[in-house]
Amino acid sequence: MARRSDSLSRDRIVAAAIEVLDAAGESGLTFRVLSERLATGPGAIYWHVANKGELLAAATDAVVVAALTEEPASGSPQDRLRAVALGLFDAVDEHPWMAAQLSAGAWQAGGPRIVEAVGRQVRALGVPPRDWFVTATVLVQYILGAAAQNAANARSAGPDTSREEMLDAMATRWEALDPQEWSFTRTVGDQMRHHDDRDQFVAGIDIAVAGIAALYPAS
Amino acid sequence: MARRSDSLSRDRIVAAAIEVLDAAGESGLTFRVLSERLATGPGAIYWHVANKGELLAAATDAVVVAALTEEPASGSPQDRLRAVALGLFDAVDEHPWMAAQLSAGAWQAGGPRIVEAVGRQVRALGVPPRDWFVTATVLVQYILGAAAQNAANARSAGPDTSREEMLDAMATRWEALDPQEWSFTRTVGDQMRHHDDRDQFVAGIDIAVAGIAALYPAS
DNA sequence: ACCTGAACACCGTTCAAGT
DNA sequence: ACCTGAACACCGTTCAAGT
Repeated sequence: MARRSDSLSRDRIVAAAIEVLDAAGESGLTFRVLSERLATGPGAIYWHVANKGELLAAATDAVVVAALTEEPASGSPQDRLRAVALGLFDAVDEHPWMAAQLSAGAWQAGGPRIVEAVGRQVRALGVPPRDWFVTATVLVQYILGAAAQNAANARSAGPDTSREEMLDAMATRWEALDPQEWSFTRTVGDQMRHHDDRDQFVAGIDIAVAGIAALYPAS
Repeated sequence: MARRSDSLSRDRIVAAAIEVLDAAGESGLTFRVLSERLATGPGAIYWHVANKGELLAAATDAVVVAALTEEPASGSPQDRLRAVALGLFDAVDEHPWMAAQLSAGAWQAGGPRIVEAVGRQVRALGVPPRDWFVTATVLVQYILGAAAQNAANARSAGPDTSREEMLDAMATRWEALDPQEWSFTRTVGDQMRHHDDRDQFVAGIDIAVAGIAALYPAS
């Protein structure tokens, strides 16, 4: 018996949730809004999904799967690590509501998938097996943490002020700080004003790769 | 005119909020609960604090300030960087509700303070001035991201199951994954089972420090 | 098995009114 | 200037009742 194509299913609910989240953010995802879009009552959703947390986790997982399957299998381990990392970075940038889910850690939501994709490059990089877990986890924590923070920054600008205006305002504030108490922050205001988020993110990957190469020579 | 010591003030509100957050988590912090503890009405709080978001940011900032002032000023830059990082890590571990705030990024809540504390060590490490901002920001993103994910993990165990039980259950699940699709994750299950969170966190700092040393020799 | 939709027990926030 | 507390417009979630 083929199911009516417009009947409810977990997948349809998750897909609709992603659309609502992209359009209105996490606070905009409501069981009432969602059930209206799906032409049902709020209670119907609970037959397929346990609660809002599970729905958010499922939505995150779906986006992570999509981001990781785009990954190309060519190039050096370094290049592929960068590609995996940037794929996740861009996914979080496009779906900022994922940030809160992903900072819930590597063993939730899309966690294991990310560990697998990153870990394969760690292995290819020549890290000795006994340090696979730590190394992969450190990279995953950096990737997810940086992506989450970046998405939050982008969102905090709001639709009214541009990224440039926000950065400029903040840089100006940093530059006006007391030179004694803020001797470092004060001097990097201008670098913040002109930085590129993606370049900054990749710089972190490159530091990690350099560190891994230094800690595990030979190869 | 000295104010009555039991009158409301922003500081008293923030202090009470931290107590409630520590005891009941973010979802336990309610304007009703908070006003009851402060012996007022919910509306009174709004005279001192704009909204719940501002209250959470203020609470986070207060904890960050406390965590950073404990920092000792002795030792090598590497040691001091580790000390700053661990101070923040432990603070987030004790106050897990901070995680969500901190993954909102380095330029919110306690952000600049953290940039300052970390940046000073970056400077002392001999990183050339033109790369101060990127390097410090990468470290801050790792520190906050890793701390947030760790706190979320610790919390996800719940009061019923112990950390060990949770790790063991998850490791067993990883080890049972399909060897083709999960060739990496599968093999690190046992390392996950026996890892130490703090050591794992410090390993990330050490990778970054090694990377910085490799990228900027001389000194 | 799956869906309906009213109802419950909450929330954050506002605001007229008080002192 | 600061506080009160009722009221508003929501939420997530449940559950008897339907098909």
